[in-house]
Amino acid sequence: MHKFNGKEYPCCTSLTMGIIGGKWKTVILYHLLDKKLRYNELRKEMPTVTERTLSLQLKMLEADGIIKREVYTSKPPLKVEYSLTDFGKTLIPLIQSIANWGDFVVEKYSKSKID
Amino acid sequence: MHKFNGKEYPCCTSLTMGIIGGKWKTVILYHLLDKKLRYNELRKEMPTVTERTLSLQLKMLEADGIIKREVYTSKPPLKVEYSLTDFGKTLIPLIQSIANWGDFVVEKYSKSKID
DNA sequence: CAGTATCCACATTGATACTG
DNA sequence: CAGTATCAATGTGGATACTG
Repeated sequence: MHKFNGKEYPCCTSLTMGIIGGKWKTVILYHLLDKKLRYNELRKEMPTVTERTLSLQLKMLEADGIIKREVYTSKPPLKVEYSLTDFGKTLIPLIQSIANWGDFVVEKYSKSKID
Repeated sequence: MHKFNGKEYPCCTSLTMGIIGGKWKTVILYHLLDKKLRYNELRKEMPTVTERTLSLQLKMLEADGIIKREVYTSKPPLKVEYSLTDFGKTLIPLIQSIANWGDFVVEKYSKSKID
């Protein structure tokens, strides 16, 4: 049984999935792999996520120390940028592997199926 | 937008997570990496999962073609073994990377924290 | 042994409107 | 611009008892 940020996981794989699992977290991280992005830039990259959900997911990733939130202005309109922390950067190869396997499946299926 | 087994995913990472995401699927796959296991053997490896949930997760993995279910007896007591399909085996490096990153975090934290 | 059936609790995500 | 508030729907997982 492993512990991280107050949560307990029965397996080393559950720990990883507890941090990057869920419907949106890997998508966010995928877009932050090599660049900082603002909140609305992320929204444009992920047209089907709602504001509320994106906001919640960003907070969870921030709470786990995977991404950092930098604020550049004190009054509206605000400028906020999200990027990987050093700890978050240790996930880069994993996120890429996840993306690659997804691509591999898409490839495989686009070849074997018409639809 | 990618499609797999009737589900749509907005990103290649979501596709992967759609297949191996959730609380238990990676744990199941982790235990099936290098061997076949029976239903009750899996339960012993995962003491905190309920019968119903394990059963549902196994069905989903089977439906996605990741694992196969082999039945060896026709009458109770049944003997059923679960193992990776050839398609499922393409996930082996990914599952190992997920486990490794989890281990890395456990290591990191056991060194920096007392509890 | 290997599950299913039933019922339920909680977590996650969404839609929409609104704010500093 | 970068969110939050509110309400609701859906999904995911759990407890327990039962079955072929």
